[in-house]
Amino acid sequence: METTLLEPIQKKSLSDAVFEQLRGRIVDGEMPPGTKLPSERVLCEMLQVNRGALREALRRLEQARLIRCQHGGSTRVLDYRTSAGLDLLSSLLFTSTGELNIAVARSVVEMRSALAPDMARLAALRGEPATAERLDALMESMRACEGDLEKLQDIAQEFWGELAAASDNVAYRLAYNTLIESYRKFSRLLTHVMAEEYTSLDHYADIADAVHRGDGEAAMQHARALTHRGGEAIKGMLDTVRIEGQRR
Amino acid sequence: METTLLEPIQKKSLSDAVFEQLRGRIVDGEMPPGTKLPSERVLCEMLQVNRGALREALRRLEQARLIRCQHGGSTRVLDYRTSAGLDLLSSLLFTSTGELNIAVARSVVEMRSALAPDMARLAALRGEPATAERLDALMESMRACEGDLEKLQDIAQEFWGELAAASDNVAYRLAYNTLIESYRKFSRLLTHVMAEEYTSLDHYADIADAVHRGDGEAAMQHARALTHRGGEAIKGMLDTVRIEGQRR
DNA sequence: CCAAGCAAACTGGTATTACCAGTTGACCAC
DNA sequence: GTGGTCAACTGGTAATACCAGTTTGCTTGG
Repeated sequence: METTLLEPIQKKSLSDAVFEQLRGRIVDGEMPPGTKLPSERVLCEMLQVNRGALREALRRLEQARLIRCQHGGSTRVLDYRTSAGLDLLSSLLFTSTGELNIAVARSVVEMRSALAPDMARLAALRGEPATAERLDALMESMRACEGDLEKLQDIAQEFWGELAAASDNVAYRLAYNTLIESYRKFSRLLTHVMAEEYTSLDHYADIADAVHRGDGEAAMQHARALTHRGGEAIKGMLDTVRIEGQRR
Repeated sequence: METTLLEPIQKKSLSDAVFEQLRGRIVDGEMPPGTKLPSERVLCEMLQVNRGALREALRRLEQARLIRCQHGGSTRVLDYRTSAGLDLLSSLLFTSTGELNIAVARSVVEMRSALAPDMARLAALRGEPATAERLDALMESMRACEGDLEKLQDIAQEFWGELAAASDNVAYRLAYNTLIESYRKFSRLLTHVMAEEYTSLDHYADIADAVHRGDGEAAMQHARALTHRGGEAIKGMLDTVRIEGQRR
């Protein structure tokens, strides 16, 4: 058993802190869409930071389409549900109290289930021989894990990353990056829930084989079967939480 | 026929201009991953802007994960293919010369084809009665278009937006926002190419009907049939471009 | 010789101040 | 009502100084 490695401490700049605080207030609904933010000078006073740091944060909020600034006018909060992009996803995963938002986690898994089959299909159709080789190498690593679930998880993620890269579809690659960022935040919490998926080595092998043969349909079918498992597991968990919630 | 409406002139701030220029250099490959950016003081000099404006742009680039800044150290360019999120997609659609990048457009359409069926499925399973009502209203509007392709396009987008909202899946909603932002940029250029999709009113009606009945599988099947058409059209166009490219 | 240590000379981060440039709304002619 | 003007907001730009890490390379003690 490995010892817990020391983790580098995360140092956040002032603008990071301001950005995160404001983003939190917005997505938590404390500042509903249409709310006018106080003027920059006033915000500086309230947050006890200089205007430069505040403005850097505001620019980032604007880019994330959480707010809209208007020269001379006022800064307003937007409705992130209809304006923000997928990159916001990972910041919705945990509530302000630090608890995992299962509904968001379910969203991530569902989206993965929708994308993965087509990623596998395109990888089979467009992938180069080197792709299949790398998938084989990953398969070998997975077989060598011998039940080490966390290690399996990591390699499985690499496996999907390889498929995303081979799909020759920028949208899939970028979406993969965003999804994985979210996925990593909670996958460790659900390692045992999703275990059935990670240990289905045959399915991974089937996908790799289909990529070898350039058989898009087969790759898609096997990917669908694989992600379906994780999806069902999350679904079951959500139902459990829902029932517990009703009991209160 | 409507007259061309006056469009509000777009005014970009300094930091916008700096952000766009640097982003362009990075995604165009002029500054490959690992490149060290000049120091902030030097960049100010080169771009002829004050440091505050420059830093606002750098913060945005950092949030988009195109660069990484390190206090005391240097600022480096990252590989956007493996680090950026889906929000970058729309900025990849057009080359620096202003031409549409067909491969990126194809990616957008492919991803839509992968997501739409599941969005429709979940909307049917989780949507409320009001959802179906709104879809019906949109159907009526579409029937009233009488061959006005651009109008049909707009309503079709609303139709999908309604499904995304009803799917009760934040990831889908956010991804929809991002995809639509890209889609809008080129859909007008391809109105005639995708015409077959927009004019398939029966398929839209089938989806709306399936949502009424709460029949997820049917909604998925019809959505698949619908987006398949647009996908094939783009695919055909890409092949055309490819052949033309070979002729040179 | 070499490695530990130290001190400039970088780098990005924070702070302050002033002023420029749009927006808003009240008020006032016409 | 229409248009104009002005004062008081708002955000945008600018210049400057200094704080805080990192890198570099020379110095120094072994």
